[in-house]
Amino acid sequence: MTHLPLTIDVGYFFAYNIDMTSPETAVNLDTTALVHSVVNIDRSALHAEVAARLKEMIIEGSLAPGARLNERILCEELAVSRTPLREAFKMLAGAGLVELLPNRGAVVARMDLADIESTFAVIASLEGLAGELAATQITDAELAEIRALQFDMLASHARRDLPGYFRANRQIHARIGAAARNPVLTETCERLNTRIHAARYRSNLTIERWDQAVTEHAKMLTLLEARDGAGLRTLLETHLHNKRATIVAELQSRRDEAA
Amino acid sequence: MTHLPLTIDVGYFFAYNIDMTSPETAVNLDTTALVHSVVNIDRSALHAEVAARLKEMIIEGSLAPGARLNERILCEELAVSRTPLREAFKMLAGAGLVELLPNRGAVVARMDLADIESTFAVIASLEGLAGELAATQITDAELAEIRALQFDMLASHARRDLPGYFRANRQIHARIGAAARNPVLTETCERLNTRIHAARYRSNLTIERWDQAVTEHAKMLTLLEARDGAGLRTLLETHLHNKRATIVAELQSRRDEAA
DNA sequence: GTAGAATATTTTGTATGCAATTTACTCCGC
DNA sequence: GCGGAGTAAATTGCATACAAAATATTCTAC
Repeated sequence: MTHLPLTIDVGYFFAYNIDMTSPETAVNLDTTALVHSVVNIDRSALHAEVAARLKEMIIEGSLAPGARLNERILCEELAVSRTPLREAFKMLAGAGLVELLPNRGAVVARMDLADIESTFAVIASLEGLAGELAATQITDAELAEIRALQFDMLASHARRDLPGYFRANRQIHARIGAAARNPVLTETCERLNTRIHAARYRSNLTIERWDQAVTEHAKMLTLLEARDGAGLRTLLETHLHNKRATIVAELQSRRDEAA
Repeated sequence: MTHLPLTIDVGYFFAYNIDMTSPETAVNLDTTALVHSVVNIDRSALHAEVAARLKEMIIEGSLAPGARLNERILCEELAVSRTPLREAFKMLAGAGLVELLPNRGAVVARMDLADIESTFAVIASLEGLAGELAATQITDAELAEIRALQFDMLASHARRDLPGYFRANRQIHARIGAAARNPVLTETCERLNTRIHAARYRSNLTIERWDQAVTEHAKMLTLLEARDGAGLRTLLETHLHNKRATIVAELQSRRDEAA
């Protein structure tokens, strides 16, 4: 029987965790009373935990796009009853990760090529905006941190360490987003990026594209240091445009292979 | 692409239920029969209908920001049991209209001044993008329809008919959005605009601002006709920026009044 | 053997019941 | 009168029960 993980990473979508400032919650997270605290935590936020777990499964890929979410099976796997599971479905539907079919349950949301392109167009615009805002507001400390992450990224690139590269890459974009000081912007970007990831479309980098991306990141840093908002916006839009092109090409070649 | 069934037309049932002004109607509305008719009408989507109705109540204002959503009371008002009601809460939480407090139920989401500003910054960017895309893709037929709506708007403006003006205004923006041919963009804009409306921040137009807005709309049409994407983008960003300034000023004056 | 109807099973949707938590209230002390 | 402990009520959260719909299966006719 599978048990839910202890960590409450409800995610950034739901306001649920915003108010989790109460001391009781913190106390319950003490690892000494492991087994007991699972029950205690679960009782007040099972639906949120289930939602977080399902989201994880969707992004990680164990629930593929289009897969039906059978209530009985998932109840058994997650060891919860149908009520919190169904509530979790609704939460994820609101986040766009799950599609609700009347009288036919829930399926993992699917995206076709057009959806991917649409999504990337929006992300590009929003990340461009984030860059523009960040350039005028970023502190020296934040800039220094991004500079450090840039070196991490260069190191991963030199070692051909793709996971490490993606990690640094993601962090750099997150830091730029944070420097934009616009939580709605951050939330919207994350929402859309999550959907892209859930759709399991990742850029399968060629060496050339990888090199190009690293060069683009170097330019980003230069523009940030120069506080050149307009320039950074353009660069980020181009950067995302290129990323989109990479993924679309990958998808089309995959489709051609299948045919 | 995933679509939330949140925009489902609630139909006659709820309206019927809400204004039971006449005694005969009240007699006919015996509870069991009511529940039964609900079941017969649409048993498969009660949670979606409840969500739609709640969304309506939130936007319309009968559920104010910060208001607690008491399950028992809402169950009685909507004549449903707690299960679909609670599922509706979760859907609205995913859409950002409702905040879930662990063990303390749900409240209508609140936005402070900073949230409003953040949201408008994102909307401005997205509407700018929509304009840019629309300018290059709009058909003559779509353009003609927008031209007609522009005249509707001018008529409402001349008559000082504010609701009519807002209606035409909203339609014009929607048409531009549609011409952008990007469903994710449309959905994201709608989501954010809904949140603004739910927060009950509407621009309380001065005559000057109203005149200015109408002028801006005239320019929009010109730029659309000229297929000037970059120009339309800039104009729309300015347009939204002005709208934001109007609302923020309104809010601050309201706050000063209160103090 | 196949198409289609009839039936059985599974699955979803909603209502209800019970436990845990939160909130309201009472009563006591000062 | 006011604040706080203790208790009662209300409210939330989850599990279960039952009804309707969808799906799978069997059976019949050809």
